Amino acid sequence: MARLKTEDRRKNIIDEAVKIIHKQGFEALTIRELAYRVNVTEPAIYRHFENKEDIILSIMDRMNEFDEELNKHIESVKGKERKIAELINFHFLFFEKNPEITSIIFSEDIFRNGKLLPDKLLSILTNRRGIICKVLEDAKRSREYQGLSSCNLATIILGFIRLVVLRWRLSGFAYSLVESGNSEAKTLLKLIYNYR
Amino acid sequence: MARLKTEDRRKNIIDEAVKIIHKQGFEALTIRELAYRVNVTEPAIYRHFENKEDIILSIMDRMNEFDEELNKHIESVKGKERKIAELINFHFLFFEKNPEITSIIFSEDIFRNGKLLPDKLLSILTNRRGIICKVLEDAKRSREYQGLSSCNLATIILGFIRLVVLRWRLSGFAYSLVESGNSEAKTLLKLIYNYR
DNA sequence: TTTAAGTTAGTAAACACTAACTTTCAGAAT
DNA sequence: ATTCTGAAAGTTAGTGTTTACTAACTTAAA
Repeated sequence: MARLKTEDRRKNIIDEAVKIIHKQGFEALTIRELAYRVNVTEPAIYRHFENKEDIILSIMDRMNEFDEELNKHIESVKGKERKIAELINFHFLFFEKNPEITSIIFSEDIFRNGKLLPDKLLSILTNRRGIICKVLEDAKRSREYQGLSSCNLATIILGFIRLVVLRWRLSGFAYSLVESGNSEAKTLLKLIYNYR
Repeated sequence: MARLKTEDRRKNIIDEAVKIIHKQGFEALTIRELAYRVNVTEPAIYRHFENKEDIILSIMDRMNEFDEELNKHIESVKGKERKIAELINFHFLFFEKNPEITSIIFSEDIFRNGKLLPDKLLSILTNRRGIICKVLEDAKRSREYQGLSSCNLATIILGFIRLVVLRWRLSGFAYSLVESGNSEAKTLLKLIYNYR
């Protein structure tokens, strides 16, 4: 098959690894299967990655892209209250567009290999909560959610998003996440906006 | 070692299987390891279970115990509004007491083996949401959450619980789930009770 | 004394990974 | 412009280990 430079091949391998986890689960991610999908032999994989854990860690690095996108998007939204709604909407939009990512984010077992990975997920969650918390703190100033803890509220919002996405995943992505998610989000937003 | 009747040995095996998943992850659940923990040889396992999937399915059956306990507990609580708070509290209490259960409920990869298991988790989640939804419907009648969808609210509550428990798991069960969970729950309850 | 619960000793297949060889290709020297 | 060369990307053929599972034998107990 076509010969690729290591940078391109690395990207190629990670892409296929994510697809495997998405379609067949983390257990199915073997070097054999990966090599087959990439159309090279097994040792060729080791030309570009030290070992399997190295591959998994590289997958995690790709996850950071979302947080960057999220941050950018939120900053561009005008209106502090609208940001909360847009934050939820953006999650659903992104996951509907990149369903493979949910397979990574929701795969607990990925994060149990080694000791680095649980910390990685925890830092993703903490970081995400930080972003939401900041948006809420901003909104607080313009309206009166004074009695509420912004970070606790962030937990509620993030937990809501995760569960809605999990149900969508378990359904086999059978319906529109954006549609059904935002419909359910109305109740949450009502709850927040109507807090006195 | 001591010779057990098949019923007792089955329970024995399931107990150890849950412990393995809890301590070492789903990947570590091998017949070898299981037999070692149970203090029998590998073929003895197959005396009591047809194959590995049979073991996993039996683990799932045990999960139903929680829903029964939850239902009983909620019915015993007086005061329709208090039931909501107690529902959240009971989740935290149960999981703190049975941390192994969280490893099962949160292990996506368990549910990817075969086709029966994803449906199983979906039915657990749907059932749980039904329980919460019912409590909320009751509370609705005595107070005015009229503008809110009870089932959407149930999603918010369940999502909140799951995320709080997930963070606790990722921390390595380093703190009291009941304490920190209920503290965070105050914000959610405020949000619900103060809805006008 | 029958039968259920256990054993020993194995199977074939899959796993992550490696040593050693070959091919491709870009850039330098002719 | 063509050839040479060295390194990078790929191969074949294997390693030892672990996996789920089984056939055939033994032991204990009701």
